[in-house]
Amino acid sequence: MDFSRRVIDLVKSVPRGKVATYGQIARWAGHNRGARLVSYILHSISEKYDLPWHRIVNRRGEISLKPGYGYELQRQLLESEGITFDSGNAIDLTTYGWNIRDQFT
DNA sequence: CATATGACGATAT
DNA sequence: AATATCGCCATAT
Repeated sequence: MDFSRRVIDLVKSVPRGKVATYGQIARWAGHNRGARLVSYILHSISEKYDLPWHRIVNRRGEISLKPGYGYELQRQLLESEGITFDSGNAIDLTTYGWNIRDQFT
């Protein structure tokens, strides 16, 4: 569907060293509350489309995956891009959060 | 076709 | 503030 394609497109457009949230992606893709769809799409197709799925975190800037089920991998990938985690294992979205407008400015 | 599910998020309690 | 519940809607079964 279009939504899926848009999500894929948006995820691919997240610049290295930045992160986006499920909710943001969903909104940008046309669904105000389709965050769950984004998550579903990512875990189901990220491998096929070679998406930078690790740049997608929840609204607090935390990794939603459970330790042992991808958490460590995602964290490692993010850190390898220069993203740092605070004491609460969260990313400072004020610093690393990606604004869609960045692609227009 | 009906029901379940989900890397979430916003509201209600 | 912390927890529980509902909404959202494309896929899976």
